Formats: sequence, structure tokens, C-alpha cells
Amino acid sequence: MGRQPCCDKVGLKKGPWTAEEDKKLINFILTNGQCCWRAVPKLAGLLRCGKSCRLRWTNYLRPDLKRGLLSEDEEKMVIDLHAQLGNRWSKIASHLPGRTDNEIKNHWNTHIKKKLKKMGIDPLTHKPLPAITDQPQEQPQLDGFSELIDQKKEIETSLQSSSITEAKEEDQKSNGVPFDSSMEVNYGFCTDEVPLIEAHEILIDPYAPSLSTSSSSSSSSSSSYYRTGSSNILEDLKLPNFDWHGDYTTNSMDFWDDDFSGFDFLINDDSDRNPIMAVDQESWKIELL
DNA sequence: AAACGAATCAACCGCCATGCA
DNA sequence: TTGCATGGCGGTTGATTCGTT
Repeated sequence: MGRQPCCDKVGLKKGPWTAEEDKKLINFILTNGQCCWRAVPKLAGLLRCGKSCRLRWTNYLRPDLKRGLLSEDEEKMVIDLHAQLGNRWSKIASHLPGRTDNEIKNHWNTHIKKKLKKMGIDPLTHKPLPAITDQPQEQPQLDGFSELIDQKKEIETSLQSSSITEAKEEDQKSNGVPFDSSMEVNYGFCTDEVPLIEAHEILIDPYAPSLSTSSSSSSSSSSSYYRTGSSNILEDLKLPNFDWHGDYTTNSMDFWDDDFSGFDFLINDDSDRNPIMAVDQESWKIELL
């Protein structure tokens, strides 16, 4: 006998997630960590397939995710990595902390592809398109991408070297260790290696006396705190007070454009809708607002 | 203001590799 | 060894937003 099916798909909800569903999933994972995804919907009280829960967490709710458009550097890195790895989005994403394979894939299809085509570069082969090659002087100047053609040439050159192939083979042999020919783009960080967010690891009671004020160089005038090992945090924090400041009818996350854009999630108190804490995933700094 | 098409991106689908029973 | 569930991945869809006329 094999395992039980992931879900029977009968009576399961599909489509966009609601704020309530998000809260349930966040609450469950922060409380219990990531366990068997098949069990998550039942234990979290969700009428969703475990697969759907995993995707929602991985691509949208994970607190270590970055938000907003890819930066110019990130785009360049994606192009570089795509030239080396092709459509291996998860591998590419592993080189960009806080970015998901889905996000990169979408960005590639909606933005980068067009930019490369405008520059006369075939997004599939990363080689010059014939029509543009004949008329290189007519290539439009694109913001921040004028050096990409040179970079692309470098990529082509590097692709011809055996070190790439060897590195790819080594990557495969090493069973999951991201391939990187030069370590220039390997930051030693893989999204798959993001530490699971255990509640006792990252959440704090801002009013708990055990907190230590950090000596962070943050420009904010408010006090900054680092995570502590408090054991009764969830009790103190009341997870339903999480507020992702998103418009759940549109799935947009408008608040990422405001002053809190540098943080990865915010926590509210009961009294109003203003966030009282923000968590920065890079430093794991928790800041009172 | 309305209609339409284009752009965006969250979510789903189907396949595959792996591991369990 | 075999059959099946699980987790992960890449491709695709479709609802929503945005921009233009």
C-alpha cells in the first residue's frame, strides 16, 4: 500500500485566498512550523488542498519574501542565470534571496523577455536576433540595460567554456547544491534553505521586560529589538492581530509601497489598525513602530 | 464615462523524482 | 519489487488592474 491521497478534492475551495484563510495558515505554520502539507489544511481548519497551502505559503505568505519589482541588479542576475540554467526557475530563485521561482518566472515572462527582445536578444538562446543584428544602431536605449548586451556577450563566451558544463554537472552530482561557475552570483543563500519560521524564534512580545534593545544602526528613531527565545510569545501576541495590510479583494499588497517597504511583515495591536511592529527578514530585526 | 485591449501575477494543472508501505 | 502518495517544478490559465481610445 502507498500513502493516503493528498486530498480528495471534494468540497475543497479553489481560487484566491481570503484574509481569513491566510491568517489561519500563517497562524498554523508559525505555531507548528512546516510539517506534512497534506495535514496542514485539516489541522489549520482550511478547506484547501495541501498543495495549495504549500504554494500560498511559499509564494506569498512566507515572511522572508521580498516584495515589489525586481531591482536592476536582480534582473541582471536573472538574465545571467537564465543564460546558464535555462528555465530552471527554482534554481534561479535560489540565487535571489527572498524571491520565489514563481515570481521570477512571471517577471521573466512579463518584463525581461520584452526588454531582451527590444534589445535584439533572443530570450531563449540569449543570442542576438537576426533582424537586430543587421541594424544594431537602431537598438533602443533602455533604462539600466545598456550594458546588458556586453554582459550577454560575456555570458555567451563563458557558456563556451567547459567550466560551465563541468559546474552544471557538478551541480547535478552534488544533489541540490546550486550551480555557480564563478561564485559571483552565489551568495551562499538558497530560498530552500531559509530557516523555517518558528514562532518561538522570531516573534516577541514588544512589551515583555526580557527584550533587549539593539544597537542597530537603523535610522528609525524608534527602539529596535531582536528576536528572543520567549516561549509564550504566541499567547502574548495573539496571532489574529497580524495585519498584512493587503487588499485581499485584489491580492495587492499596497503597504509595501509605504514607509514599511523595508520590512517583511507587520504586527498590529488591538486598538487600531496601525502596525506596532515590523520584522526585517535580512537582519531579523524586529522594530517597534 | 464607457468600452476595449494589454499587462500583470496569483493560482492551478500536470508531470516527475523520490520515498514510503 | 511494485504501486502509490508526496513534494517540487515548470507551464499555463484566468481574474483583475491598467492604459488607451
